[in-house]
Amino acid sequence: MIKIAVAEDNGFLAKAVEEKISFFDDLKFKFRGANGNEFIGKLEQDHNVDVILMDIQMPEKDGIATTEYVKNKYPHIKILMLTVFDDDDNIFNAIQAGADGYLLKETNPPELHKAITDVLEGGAAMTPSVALKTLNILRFPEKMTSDKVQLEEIKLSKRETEILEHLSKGLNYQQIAENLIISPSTVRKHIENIYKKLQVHNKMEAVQKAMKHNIL
Amino acid sequence: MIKIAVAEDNGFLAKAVEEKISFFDDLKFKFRGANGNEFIGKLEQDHNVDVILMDIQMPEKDGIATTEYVKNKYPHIKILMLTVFDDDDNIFNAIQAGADGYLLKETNPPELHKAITDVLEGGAAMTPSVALKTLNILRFPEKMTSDKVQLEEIKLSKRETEILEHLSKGLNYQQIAENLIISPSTVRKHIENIYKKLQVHNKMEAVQKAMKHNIL
DNA sequence: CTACCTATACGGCATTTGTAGTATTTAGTT
DNA sequence: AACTAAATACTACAAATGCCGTATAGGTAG
Repeated sequence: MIKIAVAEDNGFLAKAVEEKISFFDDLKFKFRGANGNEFIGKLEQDHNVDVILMDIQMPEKDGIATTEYVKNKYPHIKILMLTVFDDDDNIFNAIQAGADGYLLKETNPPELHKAITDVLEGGAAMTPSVALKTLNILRFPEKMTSDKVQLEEIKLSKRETEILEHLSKGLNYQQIAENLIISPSTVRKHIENIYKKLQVHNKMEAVQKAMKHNIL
Repeated sequence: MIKIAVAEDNGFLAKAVEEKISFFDDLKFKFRGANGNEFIGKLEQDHNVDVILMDIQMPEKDGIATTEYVKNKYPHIKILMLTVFDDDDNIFNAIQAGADGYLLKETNPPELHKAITDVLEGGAAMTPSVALKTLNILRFPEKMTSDKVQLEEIKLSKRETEILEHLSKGLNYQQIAENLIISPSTVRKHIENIYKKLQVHNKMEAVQKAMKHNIL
């Protein structure tokens, strides 16, 4: 029987999580704290817990700080972040604090269950989109410290983004067309549209602006 | 129908992977290369592939180098490392090379299938044990023993570096010439020389390579 | 002194790129 | 059913680019 505690300020979401847990009879919900301090208080009373599902945004003491505290005092307890915030900073901080996994709230019951067993077996659990961000943090550590200023959003379609990525590699229209199995004419038209959206007039400017806006 | 290619030197393991693929009727096995170079050869012939399952240890050209090459030429193709080696260095290098996921060979068919659909949806896929190592690399970057492959030094003259920087901003020959108060012909000749030194054939590749070598 | 590198500069030519206009088909939304 | 966004594809032309050869002048490392 796997014992689970929940740290989550929103009552509705907490209930939803408890329900997900109750779907499985090898999982047992123990208690919930509505903020970091309350949660820690309850945990000190009863620390016979295997896994903690932790929200990030909470009053009093947030999920990151709470994770840090709990991991220090009860290092054997596994902590899964369960949150709606999947930006680089939160992911990075949660990992630094010692989280064993990072799931989005939309995670369905079977996936939640698998994540719980995975961490108990000594692994880590991440939803694919978070895994991707993790890899990107690893790939470009220098990008971490700086920008948060959100520039006016530029919307490129999926195809346009794909073509822009090819452009950034130095491929020409012909090669891009071959890769995507479309005609060079189409590639050119896409690029024309990309230029209009980004308000640029050549490849290099397009790639520069795209990187600045985190499209690439 | 998801088209899949396999890079794997061991015949038995390759067959095993093909069998796993054949379990699902939305997956289609296209071809296999027994080493990096052979694989690339086949891929050049038929690059209508969605996902590549890549072994790391291969003769001729290993999976890391092959991943790097393929990601540069066909950035839209997703690459999943599928290997028995899960040490920090291999994982780190595979990520740097651009891999979209990292699975152990013992991965069962349903998990392999999920990983494939995950990466096609733009996420990343990792088996829990690898995810853990990834988190640890992030947590303790200083512990990374990986002596980064020392790139052969490329020497550009002061003027050439200057021009390359202008190029990277998206300026054309005429504008660069005006900025530096020299003739466009000279700018073109400099760029020609830069291309030869960097062994590239257009602006974008030059800027890419220069950034990789910390010249920019 | 000489060989070599760097910076300067031109002409020529084939290819690629940037822009504009037009048009069809498909997928989603209202 | 009608509308819309996205992806597809073509033609045409001017401009920019990549690549070749050639040439001169200044600096420097043998």
